[in-house]
Amino acid sequence: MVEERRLAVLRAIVEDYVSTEEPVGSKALVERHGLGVSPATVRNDMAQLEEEGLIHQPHTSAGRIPTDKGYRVFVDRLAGVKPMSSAEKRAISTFLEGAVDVDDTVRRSVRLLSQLTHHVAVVQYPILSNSTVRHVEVVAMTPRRLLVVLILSNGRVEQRLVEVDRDLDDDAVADLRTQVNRAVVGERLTAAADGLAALRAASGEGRDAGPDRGLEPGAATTDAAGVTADVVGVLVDALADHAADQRVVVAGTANLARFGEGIDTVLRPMLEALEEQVVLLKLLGEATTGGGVTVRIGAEGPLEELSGTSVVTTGYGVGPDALATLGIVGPTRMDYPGTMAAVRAVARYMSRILDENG
Amino acid sequence: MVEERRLAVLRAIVEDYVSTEEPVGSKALVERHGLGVSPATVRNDMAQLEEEGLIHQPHTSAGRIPTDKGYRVFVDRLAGVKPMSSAEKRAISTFLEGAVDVDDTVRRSVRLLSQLTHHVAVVQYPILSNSTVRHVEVVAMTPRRLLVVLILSNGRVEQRLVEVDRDLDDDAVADLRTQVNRAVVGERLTAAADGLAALRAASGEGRDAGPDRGLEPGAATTDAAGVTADVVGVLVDALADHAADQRVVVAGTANLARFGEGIDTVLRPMLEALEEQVVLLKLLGEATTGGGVTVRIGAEGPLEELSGTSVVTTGYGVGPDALATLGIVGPTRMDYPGTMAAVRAVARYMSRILDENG
DNA sequence: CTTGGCACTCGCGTCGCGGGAGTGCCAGGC
DNA sequence: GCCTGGCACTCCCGCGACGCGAGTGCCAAG
Repeated sequence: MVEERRLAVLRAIVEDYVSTEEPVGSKALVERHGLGVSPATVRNDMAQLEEEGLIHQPHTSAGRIPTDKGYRVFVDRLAGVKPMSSAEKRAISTFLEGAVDVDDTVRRSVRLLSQLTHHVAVVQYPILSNSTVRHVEVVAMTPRRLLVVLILSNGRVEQRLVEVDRDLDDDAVADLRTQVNRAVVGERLTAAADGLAALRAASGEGRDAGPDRGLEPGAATTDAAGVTADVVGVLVDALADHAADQRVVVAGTANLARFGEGIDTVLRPMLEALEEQVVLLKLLGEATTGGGVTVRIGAEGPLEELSGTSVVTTGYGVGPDALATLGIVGPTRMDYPGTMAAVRAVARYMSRILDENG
Repeated sequence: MVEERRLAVLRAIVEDYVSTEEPVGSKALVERHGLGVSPATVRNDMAQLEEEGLIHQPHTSAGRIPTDKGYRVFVDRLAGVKPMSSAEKRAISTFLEGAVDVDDTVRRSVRLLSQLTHHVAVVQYPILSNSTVRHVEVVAMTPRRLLVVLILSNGRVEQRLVEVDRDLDDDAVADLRTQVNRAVVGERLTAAADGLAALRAASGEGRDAGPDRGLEPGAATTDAAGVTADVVGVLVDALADHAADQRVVVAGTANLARFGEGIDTVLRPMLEALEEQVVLLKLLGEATTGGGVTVRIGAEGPLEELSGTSVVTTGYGVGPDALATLGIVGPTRMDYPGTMAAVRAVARYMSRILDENG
């Protein structure tokens, strides 16, 4: 009973603080929200909430502000996910439908997400481990420089440049192309890597692709088999890279200006962090399986150095094992229900689009 | 004689203001720089410079600050391009050498440039109109969905997805591949586009690739020729896109925090502007031919709304007509000689790398 | 357990007041 | 004619005082 009201008070504090950005006092609370009690009562509840560590006052005789723990309780127990309006849904849908390829889909999503939430949006490229190899194209740029292009069933293309230590004529290149394609076309990425390993073992006997390749004068390094081994090695790398694609795209950094905090305390380190792929990947963390939205508040997240920030993420992708992560970074003082809804919605639509086009 | 000293005073003011970020007074000037005259004399010169509109004082009894016009004179008449140390040169060289492909080169360059200058770096993708078509690969993703991959001599790869209104078997795809390759391989981009147009005219008679293609039920739309026309149309688009590649990459936005100005007056609009490709392209402006570095100060630039910013750009690329632009955006109060040197150096090394690998 | 009352605390904006940096001008010297 | 030292003046900026107002905690009564 009384416990119930205390939570209602917490919810009211969070909601008010999020919208006004100012510490909220007992009087304002009872006026704005229809709790049928007096300010004095609310003050008692507040004292209690403060003892529990859910709210805190910046200084005596100021209003209250939710603590990280307070936000945690709010998110876990008090906040539903605000459903999106059908107009919003339509807007998301049509905007994402317009994408012409995977790159475009990612770009549009990240942009959309930042605009919907007014936070910094982060989208990891979809991990597509269950896609298959369509085709491998080998093109001689110069007699000793090969461009290897890997075409996957999901429409993605990986390219690598390979230096070889022997001049190759057109026939040799064509032969190589045939061999490699025979080994990998139609296979999933992991299986393709295995097929390549076999091919390499068969052809590149005794020839390891060490860092000093091309420098040894021995006869074994100048045969076609050595070249095959080189190309295969590069392909294996490309496959591995692709299977765990770690590219991340960011948008909406301008929203950082809304943080309120000082330039040097938050904005600058934040901007710096957002330019580091590694940091971004940490930020996104593990992809959550199954529709759930992960919320990490303040120090819970991987950005301890940047207190005052929350991260809202969710997984997306086709199928259970083809999962990547997207989400937003914002101040702990954010509209959690709305933000979570937007993140989930974009993830869903994106999954759908990828499913249709993949 | 006296004119000479006045310019020396201007130079001193610019240099001091750039390093201290504070209005510079007559006394500090004579102390820091070895002009052999008294503060009073310098004051007279300052009054003169102010009449000419080259410097100005924020308020009575404050030191002087260069105006945009003052910076202009400084850049045009007083500033040499500070040569880079050989250590710096080596660092640039080795850093860029490590790039594995064009994408990587661009990414590294933009990052490097922002770190060297401590400003926001902007690099346009190299325009490669004189590169040739190596190969076109056509792969059926599903019977009605073709992935067209365009491989160019410079190592870039463009991909497009084409929906066709007829199921294609492997033979049909192979045939299409052969045709298209015969038409374009070895050609420069513009010539390739012509070759494709001819092919399209020959095969796709009476069939225009309007927005409603695929909806018309007529017989002409279901033959292989129609498909050819579709594929060719997409290829022409891709070629055109590629010839005038308008992708732009940005790095170092964290340096905006060093602007000093307020968050809402400068930082936020700046961040917003930097997320718009269109704005970025305007920012880079026309590529300057022949080694010169362009400096646009304050309102001279295309960003009138953002006063207080200067843009330093230069062209780069292989040959005279294969030119793209890179540069930096920073406060008008910047180290022009050093910045110009860095921009020029990165452009040169980048051109070299592209030349070697292209 | 709730409520009204009341004294208390403390942040914040305003105001006024030097201190100091820098200027413009002038008269004298080279 | 140009440079220089001196001098009065202007104006920004930092600092402390002050009062207001919002908000609290506590208490006694309902």
